[in-house]
Amino acid sequence: MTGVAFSPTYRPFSKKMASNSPEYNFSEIESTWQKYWEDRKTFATSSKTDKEKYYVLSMFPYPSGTGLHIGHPLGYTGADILARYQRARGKNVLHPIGWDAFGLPTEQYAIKTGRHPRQTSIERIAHFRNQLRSVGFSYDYDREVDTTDPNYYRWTQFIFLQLFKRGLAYVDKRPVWWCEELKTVLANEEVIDGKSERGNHPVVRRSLRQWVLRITAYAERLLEDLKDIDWPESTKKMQQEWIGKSVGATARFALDGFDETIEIYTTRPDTLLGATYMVLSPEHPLVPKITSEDNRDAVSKYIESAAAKSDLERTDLAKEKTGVFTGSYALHPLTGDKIPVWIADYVLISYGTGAIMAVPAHDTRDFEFAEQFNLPIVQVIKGDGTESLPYIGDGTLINSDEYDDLSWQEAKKKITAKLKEAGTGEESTQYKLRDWLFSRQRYWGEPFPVAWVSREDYDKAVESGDLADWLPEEPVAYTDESGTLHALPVPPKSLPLELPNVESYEPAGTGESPLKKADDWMEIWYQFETGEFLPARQEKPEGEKWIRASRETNTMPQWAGSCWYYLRYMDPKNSTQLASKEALEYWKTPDMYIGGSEHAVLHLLYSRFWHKVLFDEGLVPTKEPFSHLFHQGMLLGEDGKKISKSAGNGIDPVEVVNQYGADTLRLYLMFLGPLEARKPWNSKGIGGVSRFLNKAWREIVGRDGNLSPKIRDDHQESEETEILLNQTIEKVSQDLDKLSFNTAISQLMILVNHLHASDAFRLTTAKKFVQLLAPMAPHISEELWSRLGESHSVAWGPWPDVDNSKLVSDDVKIVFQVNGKFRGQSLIPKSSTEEDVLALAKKEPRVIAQIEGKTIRKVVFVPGKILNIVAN
RNA sequence: GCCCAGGUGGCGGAAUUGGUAGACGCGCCUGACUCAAAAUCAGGUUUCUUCGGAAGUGGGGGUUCGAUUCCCCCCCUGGGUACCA
Repeated sequence: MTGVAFSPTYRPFSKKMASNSPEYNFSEIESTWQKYWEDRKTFATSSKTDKEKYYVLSMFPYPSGTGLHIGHPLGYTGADILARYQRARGKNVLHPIGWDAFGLPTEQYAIKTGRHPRQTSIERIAHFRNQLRSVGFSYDYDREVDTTDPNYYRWTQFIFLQLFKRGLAYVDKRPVWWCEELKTVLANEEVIDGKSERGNHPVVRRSLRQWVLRITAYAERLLEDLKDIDWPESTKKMQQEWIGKSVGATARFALDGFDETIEIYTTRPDTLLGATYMVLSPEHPLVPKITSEDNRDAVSKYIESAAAKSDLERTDLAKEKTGVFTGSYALHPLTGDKIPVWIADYVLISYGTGAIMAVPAHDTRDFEFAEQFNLPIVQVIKGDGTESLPYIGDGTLINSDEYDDLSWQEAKKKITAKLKEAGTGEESTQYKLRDWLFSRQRYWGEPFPVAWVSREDYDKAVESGDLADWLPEEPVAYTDESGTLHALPVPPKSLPLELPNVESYEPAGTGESPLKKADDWMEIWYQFETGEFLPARQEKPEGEKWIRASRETNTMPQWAGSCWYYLRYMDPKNSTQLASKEALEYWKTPDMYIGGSEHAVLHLLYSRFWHKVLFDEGLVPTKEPFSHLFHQGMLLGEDGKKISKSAGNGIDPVEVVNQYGADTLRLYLMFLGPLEARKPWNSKGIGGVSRFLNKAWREIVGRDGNLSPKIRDDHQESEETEILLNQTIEKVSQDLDKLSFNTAISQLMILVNHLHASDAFRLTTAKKFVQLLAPMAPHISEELWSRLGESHSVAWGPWPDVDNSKLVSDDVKIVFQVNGKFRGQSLIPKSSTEEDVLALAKKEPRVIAQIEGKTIRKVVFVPGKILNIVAN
């Protein structure tokens, strides 16, 4: 303990802090201490220290127009408690906050009002910051990041260039939602039941030029490295399934009467002899070629109807299988049998090879299809004999010639080997993971740091050597009606490439972003060495390195800025690197990352991908960005339903702060239940924690505003108080370590209830209690701490130690049982033997009543816990 | 359908290397203070009960001296995912 100086009366805090009011006036106390933290930069962090680091990260918010949602302070309080706890334990804590401010709602607001979204963002951020401050989070506000700040997105663009040069970024036509009425591309969340969210207009799929990131190149590592990180199992599982690795075989079936072969992928090569027909997806390139004259009409009609359906509809119609015969036959690679080739939309072009061998006896979908169209079904795997078809389980082979009686695993190997020998197949691995569609036809996002140029100009730039470190092996090119263009990276030193001002934030009406209309930014004379540019309508500047270029109309998605923000916090003002080597080496990665499980797949997978690219580039020292992850659960409305505008069951955290105080809000959010659980808000329950804080206040502050007369230094602390205090220190410490805040608070309540019932207790006991309370209810704790005679912030600890000698009493409670049922208890010395306890038990009237007239068969004795007499 | 998490009083929840089920809080009940109310304080609160006890952690079975905890089957709720070959 540091507080040696002791005075039984209240002594003004040396830094002229709160009044000596006898009342717990939370609003005065909270604003006083928030100002104190701010003025003194209590929570500012530096990496220039020998102290052990602790980096706790909360998922940064999107500063929406509606302000703080009750879900924010839930997770943020958890993280803040951890930060304050570790700080008190002497760690050098980094606890930052920032703003994920690019995004659709701000853009839509800009369209509506004509205001620049940056302006809107800055205002909303200020509003959010004030609201967060009022809850008393111990952020280092000097480290704020804002994804829409050019000094930030400069480095987002820089990372994109890393991906670009490694061949991980390319351009392709990809389908998007298009609304003819609104003349705009819509995001998935703007499309509801096939209609636009705004105006309820019909939408269609339309292919547009898009940037795509080759995340699939990292599929295996993203899967493999999940083993090394401490995340909720369910989240790991979700990522695992999203990546969706499967190991099987590809096989090529010759086509009867054609030179081409159909390549298929199967996870069950052991069932190869059960393949009785084949199915191509309607989009498969071989379809037009192999469709016979007789079937052409039916096939083209089918393709048309399949194309008209969205993915959603296709899966909605899952119950009934549809398909048509192409009129062609394939030859079975092992038997040479002729088997019919069909097309059906239950086979997806985007997975595997877009074609399958159908084994109706052992695949549910193939079975349904075969039944529908009367195709042969041949069982080749035999289970225990009771199975019915389709049979998906394991077993031994039948109807498979030389492979009969083999186990399926054995057959898998042998048949794959046979295919390989014949040159008609081989072992193969597939992933469900697709490349990441990384562009939006929007204004409010990071511009792509590229210039689209002609082949000649591209070659010129290559030859100059100016961009030698930044070019992909294969140029990124795109061809349309107007010709072929090549993507030239802008020189990194010229970043940021800032968004131009535009007159209107309305989309261009062509499916392209509003940037399309910023002519002087879009169509330019471009200096490829320096990155300078001038409007193309001006005269071409002098110099070899000036070329004609167009900018990219697409911008990056909101994910881009949130993929790496945890790195920027380490060194947020660095103007020459995304973060200094020293900062990256010192802070490494967050020790704890807290956020909602809605990000279990996308954000966390994208971040891992970028981090690995940066690791490969030698820019970060670790393979994984988030070694420890925790999801706070969803807070439900008072009615037990999801909080929503339409249900009108929202809770305004600011209102709660005004009514009860920030400490009460924090404490109550944590006391509701386990942080990870989903649980309903209860406006009556908040009175309980409010009462607790008032009770704690009254135990320390007397009615006259001085220290409570119960706090006496000449008091001999009772053994009971000593034990309970030490148990509380131990319990609270352990609970904070495992983020079990609800039980930590209940333990503090038990201690306060005990102090309340005691006649007197020592000053050190009061101080230790305040220290334990401080991470959860920091404002009242600072106030009490100062009133207890301390002259520096309680935030700096030290955290109280457990005195193990005072953790347990010499007497322990032992429970008597008869046949496993409770029949009384007694306080006995720890050293008592089984004989002593049994003798004692036999004197217990309730025990006597139960064993009377029975024979004792056995006695089970667990020292310090129970004595169980088995009798009948 | 499949995968994951969960199911304990009127409510939120506590207790799992198997050892008194219901900590702590809400709500409710009784009492004190008050003209009264609020606040505060003292006490009670799983159900049934013949007041001895008995039953009880979604349901059924099992292992055990003893099961909320371990095993098997089933039901329900929430989340994820969806024709991935």
